[in-house]
Amino acid sequence: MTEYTKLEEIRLEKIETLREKGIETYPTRAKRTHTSAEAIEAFEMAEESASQGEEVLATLTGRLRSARNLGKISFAHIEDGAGRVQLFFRVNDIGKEKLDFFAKFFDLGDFIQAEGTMFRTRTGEVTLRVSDFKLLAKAVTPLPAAKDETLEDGTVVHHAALEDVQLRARQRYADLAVNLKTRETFKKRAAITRSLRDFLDERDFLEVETPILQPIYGGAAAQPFTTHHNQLKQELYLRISFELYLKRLLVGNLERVYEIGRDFRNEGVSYKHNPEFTQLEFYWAYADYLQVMELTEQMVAYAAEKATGSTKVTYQGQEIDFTPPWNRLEMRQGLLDECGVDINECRDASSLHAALNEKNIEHPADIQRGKLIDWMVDEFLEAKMIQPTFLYNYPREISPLAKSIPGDPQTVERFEGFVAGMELCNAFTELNDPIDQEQRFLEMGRDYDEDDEEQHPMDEDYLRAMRYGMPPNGGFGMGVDRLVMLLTDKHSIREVLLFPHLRAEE
RNA sequence: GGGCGCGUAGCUCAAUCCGGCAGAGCAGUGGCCUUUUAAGCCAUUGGUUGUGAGUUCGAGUCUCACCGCGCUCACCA
Repeated sequence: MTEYTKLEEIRLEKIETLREKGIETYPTRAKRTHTSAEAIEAFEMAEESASQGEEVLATLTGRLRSARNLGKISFAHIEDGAGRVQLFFRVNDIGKEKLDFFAKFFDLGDFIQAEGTMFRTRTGEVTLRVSDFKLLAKAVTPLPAAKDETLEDGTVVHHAALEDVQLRARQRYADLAVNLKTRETFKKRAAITRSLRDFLDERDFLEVETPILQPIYGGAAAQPFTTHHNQLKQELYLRISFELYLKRLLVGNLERVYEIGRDFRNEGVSYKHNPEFTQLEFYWAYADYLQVMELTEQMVAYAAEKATGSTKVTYQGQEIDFTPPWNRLEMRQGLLDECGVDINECRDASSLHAALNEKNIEHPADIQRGKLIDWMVDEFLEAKMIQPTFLYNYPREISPLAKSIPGDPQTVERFEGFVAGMELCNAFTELNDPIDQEQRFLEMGRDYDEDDEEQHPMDEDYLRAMRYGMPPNGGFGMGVDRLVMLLTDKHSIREVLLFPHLRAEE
């Protein structure tokens, strides 16, 4: 049984009293003629027009956010999807009984429908002079923040607003109801994903949906979630990437495909990692990673423009300029500049370990060359890439699905995009040679056997698809949540997820 | 998983350093108030101080364990 607080019990008693009076506390239907913004605009238009003084009749609906009962009159603010508007109740207009009904039985957080005529108060605020009103839905639990102050310049200051990060995430409904900024964040998020779709649709990319439940996971080096199909008695994995399915579509002559959807990785949770996250991947036949690079900077700049109105944004106090072209940094050159080690001169793990030792650089021992280079990027380069930067040309060992640079079999045509010291996206010229791909799977299986629990499973069906012939192509993946973080100036991924993963309560 | 920090009324926070009656504002309740807007004024309700144990005459405060959250490191294509 639900245990109620005293504040809730008082409201439940009000509900009981209203029902005894025959007043419906959750009526089925509502009516409105204007949103708050439309009503205010209509009144201002009427004020300015030649037919000045013409009455603007309106029926408004919304949530009660403040109430000031002054005896024989009351003022209140309601909030709807378009903003706020003030209501004015006067005993002369509605009589004592109705005024008392409002003052006694309406609480902050309740939904109300009110009709009347728009006017301007002595202090100049456009307000609805209420002639009749009714309860639309009673709130039992008080909203966590009750009062806001609107300053002269129009900014709204929240007093005693809901700020507790945990509570805001667990009870996102309350956070959204009370914090305008939270609603704005998620509207921006929608604008960002819409802009990404628009950008790709305009360029003839086809949006597709591929399986989330997969018999074999792949396309990334990550631990999967496992699940089970009861009737088929089949072990299944939640996908860790879309890559292998999307590339099957290139075999099927779909030349440009993309998917925006959820990936699941059974790994650590942090300010930039959630167990499920939104990924954008696209594959582009007859393109290579350099073309993908250009498309990427245009696409992200487009999203920034659509979401924030500019390609320059402020992130955690520093200005980030997404305007193309972005910085380009070759991995070998970047590492050579930062730590004096030339990875091209160190073609195996032991020579690279030796070179690092020679420079007195402490580094993890006993790991293979590719992983060591990855470590060097983390150590020397990642945090320095604040402005959007493409780091390109990666070691083959950590890129089993990317194609080598002609004439340099140990290096692949791959880049990652970094912004604010955070990895945003990952792309490469895709490997389309089925013989080479099979070899890579075998190599990965061996490598991971040796020093990792992350097996890279062989996907026989994917190889069968590739054997039918796959056009040369460039592929791309981006963490959409991270892009949203950058464009909404949020330090934590939890702030851009409506319902981030949290431990179970109690 | 490691380190550091936080958890007090529905919400925001005091009291913790140096143990001594657990407080304020808002919200709520009762009253006054016909242009307010964080309305105001008078009165008033509301607490297992995250949970459990310990030290002590006495614990919100000190100690330990646990739970949750945050930051950070590790992990993470």
